[in-house]
Amino acid sequence: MNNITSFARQVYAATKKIPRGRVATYLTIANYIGYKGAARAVGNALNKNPFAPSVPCHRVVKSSGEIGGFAFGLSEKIKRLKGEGVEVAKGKVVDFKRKLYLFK
DNA sequence: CATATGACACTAT
DNA sequence: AATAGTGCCATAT
Repeated sequence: MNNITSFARQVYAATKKIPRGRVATYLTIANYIGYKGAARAVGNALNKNPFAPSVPCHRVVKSSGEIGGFAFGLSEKIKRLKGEGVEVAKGKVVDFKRKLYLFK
């Protein structure tokens, strides 16, 4: 029902901070919110994503630059990214390191 | 409390 | 570069 863990709440908060046209990784988000190394757990939280439209979860990718996953289908995620100016080729973000957004 | 799960990451091969 | 194995972490049951 309506139980959102503190962890998940922080994940959504951090995800909302990702600027349009930029991306962040599961690991950097985990580190930023204080759960160092919890990349996998971040993915799980986003998968549940109770705030689907309000949280730009499509801007979260793998540390390697690969797209990762998406609850509504990978093609949809890529479509959204491209729509923001983030090019994707062969399942990876183009100029990944340059598009990567580091939290401050 | 123990086991299983997954939108991950890293190292070795 | 591509694959496989191992480690990690918060949840769900």
